[in-house]
Amino acid sequence: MITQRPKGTQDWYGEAMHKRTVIEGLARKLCRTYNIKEVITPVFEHTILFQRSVGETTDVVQKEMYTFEDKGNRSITLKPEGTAGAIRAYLENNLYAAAQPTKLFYVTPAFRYEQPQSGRLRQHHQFGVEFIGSKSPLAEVELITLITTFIKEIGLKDAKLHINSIGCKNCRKNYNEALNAYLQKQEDKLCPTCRERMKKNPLRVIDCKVPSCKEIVKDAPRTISYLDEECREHFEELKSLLTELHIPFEVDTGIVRGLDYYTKTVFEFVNAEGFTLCGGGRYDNLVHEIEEKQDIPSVGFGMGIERILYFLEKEGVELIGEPAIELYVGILGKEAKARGYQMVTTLRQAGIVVETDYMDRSVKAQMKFANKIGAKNTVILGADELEKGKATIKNMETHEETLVDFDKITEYFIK
RNA sequence: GUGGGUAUAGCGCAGUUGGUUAGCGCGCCAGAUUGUGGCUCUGGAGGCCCAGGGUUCGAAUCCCUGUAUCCACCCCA
Repeated sequence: MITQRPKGTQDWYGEAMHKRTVIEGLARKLCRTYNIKEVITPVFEHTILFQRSVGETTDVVQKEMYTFEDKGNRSITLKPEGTAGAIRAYLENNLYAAAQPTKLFYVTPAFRYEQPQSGRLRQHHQFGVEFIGSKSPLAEVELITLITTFIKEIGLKDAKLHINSIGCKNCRKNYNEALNAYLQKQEDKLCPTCRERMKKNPLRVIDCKVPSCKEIVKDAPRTISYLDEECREHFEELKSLLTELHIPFEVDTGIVRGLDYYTKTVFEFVNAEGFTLCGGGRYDNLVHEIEEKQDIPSVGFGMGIERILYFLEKEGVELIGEPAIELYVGILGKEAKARGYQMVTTLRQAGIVVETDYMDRSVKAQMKFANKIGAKNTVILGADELEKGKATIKNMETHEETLVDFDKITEYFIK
């Protein structure tokens, strides 16, 4: 038990760890070209932040949060998503005082108490971007472009962009009325939770899991039919921008998203199997929900790192491997140890990837080891070599052997 | 929350209708004329057969309970 990790968690090591650094490396590289700055916020926040932003009526807040009380009787929650913390940091540190818009990205763990299965964990990791301060659909387009580029550069294919508009507060009022009118006709067939939802947040009924509710929801009115003029225009502009930029998309009126803060645009990138690789949307009222302040229109998305890994695996995509070990320096005998290790250090300082013996193994065992770790070249340093100031470098692939002066070994590899 | 599968060596798996010393492959360690890997051969280490209870002369094997893990639905990342 003591050596067993908690359910739904994962240890990162070896190949997966390396792939993750490649993924994060690409994310950082791309963000640099978009002038998006990295931000790291705490792993936990005050519970109320998520209640206010993600929303009291969401599944995430109602049953999936890791909430506990700290020793000062504060209610603390491990972040279930990345946006709330990033926006909190934006507000707390007055980032709105700088030239706007503000573009932030993060790579963060996120925690949700759920039943684990393939591609779904209790601790997962997200690469996310928040584009804060622009009400233009170009902000959506920017994020979508970034995601498209990311997917292409990492080597994935077949992620389809699905978009929808769920309108603003204004539209929501009309929509809720229409939805409630529809639901009321069959209210007795809804589950108790949904009847409660009808009062507080009818939109949540749309993604209820109870079969009888799903049946009713199937023919329920859709948000897209209740957009006001501004929201409709916004959506139209977004669609025409995407079209002009040759970014393929599909309008999916079923996308509602599980977080309450979304307004207007919501989008998802979905692969052929219907798995969501990444999702996001506009949240023009989130700042107001967190703090009684003026609204700051913003857009964001979160992309699951484990999901990317999963898709890479499924599609058989090979990422760039770890740098090979250029040279294995075998050290033989006590007398050679310090001088041999000195050479290892010198070579490493020159930027060459070097490994050596820490086990006092025989020459044979050292060669075996060098072979196992995939060293491209080997050299053995013993009494003979130290005396002559020369050693034989062996290419492990071609078996070629070259006698090289000690002071020329670095050059041999740098050439 | 609902429903399936799995649990035996570090890893991947066998294990007949219950039968006494629990196997195979890979990996690991060592050796095959003593300072040179891969291939081959030989040897070796390594198991409370998930846990607890029950049936039986006898359980890895049958029954019950629990736990873990994987997967599906749903939702998501």
